[in-house]
Amino acid sequence: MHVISRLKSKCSVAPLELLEFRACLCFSSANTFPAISTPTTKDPTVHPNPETLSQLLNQRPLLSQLKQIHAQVLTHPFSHVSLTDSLIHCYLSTNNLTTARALFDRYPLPSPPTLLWNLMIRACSKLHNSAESTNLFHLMISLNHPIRVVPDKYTFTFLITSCSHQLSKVHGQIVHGMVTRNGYRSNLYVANSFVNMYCVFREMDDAHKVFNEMSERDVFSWTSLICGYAKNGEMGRACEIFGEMPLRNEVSWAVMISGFVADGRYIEALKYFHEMLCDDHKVKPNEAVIVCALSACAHLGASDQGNWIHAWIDKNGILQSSNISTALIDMHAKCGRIDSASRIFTKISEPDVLNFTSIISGLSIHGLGKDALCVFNQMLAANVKPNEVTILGVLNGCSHSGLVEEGSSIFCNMESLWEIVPKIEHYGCYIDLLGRAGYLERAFKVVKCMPIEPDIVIWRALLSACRIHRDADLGERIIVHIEQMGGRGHIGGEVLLSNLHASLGKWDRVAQVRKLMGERKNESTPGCSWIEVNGVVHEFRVADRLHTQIVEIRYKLNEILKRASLGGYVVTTMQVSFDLSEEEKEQAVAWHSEKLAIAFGLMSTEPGTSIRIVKNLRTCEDCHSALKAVSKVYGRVIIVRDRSRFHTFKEGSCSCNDFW
DNA sequence: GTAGGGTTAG
Repeated sequence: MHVISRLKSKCSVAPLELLEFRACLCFSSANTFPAISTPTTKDPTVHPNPETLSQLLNQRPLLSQLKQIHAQVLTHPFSHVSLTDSLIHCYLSTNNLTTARALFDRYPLPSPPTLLWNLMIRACSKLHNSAESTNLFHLMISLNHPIRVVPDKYTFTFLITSCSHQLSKVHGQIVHGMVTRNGYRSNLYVANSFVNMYCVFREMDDAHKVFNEMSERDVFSWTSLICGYAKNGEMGRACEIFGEMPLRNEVSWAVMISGFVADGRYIEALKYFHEMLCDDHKVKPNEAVIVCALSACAHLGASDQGNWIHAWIDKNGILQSSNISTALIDMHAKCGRIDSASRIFTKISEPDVLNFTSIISGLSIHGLGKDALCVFNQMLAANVKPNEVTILGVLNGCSHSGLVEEGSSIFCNMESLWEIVPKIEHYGCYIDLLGRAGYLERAFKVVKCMPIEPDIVIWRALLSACRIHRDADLGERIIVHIEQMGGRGHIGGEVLLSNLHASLGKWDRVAQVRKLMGERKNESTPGCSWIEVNGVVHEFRVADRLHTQIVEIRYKLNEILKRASLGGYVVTTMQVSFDLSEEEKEQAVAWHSEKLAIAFGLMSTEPGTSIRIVKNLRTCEDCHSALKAVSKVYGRVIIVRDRSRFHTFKEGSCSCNDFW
């Protein structure tokens, strides 16, 4: 009601606003925007006419210029309703919602036209988790004196989008009812907005229903629906619809490729990227597509393909924007080429927070904590404010390099120095830092005092430290805490618990936990390794039977393990949690995905060349010791990137010094 | 006017 009353009151100009805009314009006949005069040339008696001001406003002025025009409008004696419309338009297009809203609220009687209401509703719809646009809509339809403003198809398009951003199902349903009654339902834009809204709400049946009922569809309708399925984890469905759609544009491809990346299906993401390049319709990959493709290479450690995309970017003259250079740094670092990553970074004249973060995280996973700290300090010196990911990256670096004091100082001061409130991830990192360095009790104390309730990840970091430093007593105390979590100890905790019981030979407890896991229908992430040979990425899963050469690979693996045992490798079965005989347990670890990948690597590469493998989980103790022996017996350098960091196996030892 | 983006502890 407050706004309505303000709308009904006479428009007045606040004197403060007059004071605010002191500058004036020097008018030229040129088409370009007029230069600003100096205060000495200012002549208050000369006023530009409303037509000139209107023309200037139509030239999409920058904010500083806009303020000057606004000042001129305010000093004028003439009525300036049409200029107010233009001013609101310009303020909205320069993202100055507050000023636009102030002008809108003081709009002269009887009311702003529908167009302006629409613009305001659209601007407010971009604010996430804000009900401002629905409030405005409510005001709009409440007005009936002296004039009634009627919403149109544009109003509903923006309003529906706003419901998606607000995640307000209730409002969405009400609007759907209104639209059905007033007939705008058949409008393409309105219907597209509904498809998208139901996708955002994960109501795929409703989204598909609206889609099916549309008499006319365009690339937006199809892409929105595909995006809905992709975000809902239904990539199979997304693929089917993508196959059926009559015309695809770069966004349709981006939705598919990013969907595969989000789903961990990196090989398919790259397959689609190459299909896109071969597509007859000549849709060019845009920044989103390139970033996603590079991310897929980074996840897979697909060095050749990553290099190929990098060369393609250069060849096609694609500007290395901040996002692309960030993705390139990440890709090179994760493919094991930290030098290339650093070279890209040093070429950036003014690196932003994303560029800094990717190089810092890259150095950290390579175990180069001191370098990561050094770049972090450079970043601070350049007045680039770190974000929460930057802090995670640098803490991770400190953790893997044993830089306890440096890491502690960053963790303890992150809130006061950079206004970053530590999240559970930061606590996880800090506890890992302390635990890894052997400060177990100190780490335990942090867990007990932290303001966020510790989750299973935190306990697992502590337990991992107990394993490294062989502290069984603390381990037992931690298990008590995990057990107290009950159902909140999600799947990761249950796997861990089951592994622990298994290592203590408590098979009845293992069975209990496993049964619980089965009942909840939770599945732990399956172990998966990738190896790229001649530009082709081969994927291996635990106890894989999918690879075409699997029989040969298994035969080779048996031979490798036998030779490795001559080189000092002894099977460690501690982490196998099933109630199996020792022989069966040996078989279970023998089929871990990284072992299959190394067997394939030794089969298909020249003697003496190095082998690169990427694994989605952390390497188990058995695989780690097997790879050390293999590197010695076969005289190969084996580089494994696991979930935590890079391991370079050479002549029987590993660059992580068995701390991972 | 309506659809799309990565870097992240263990």
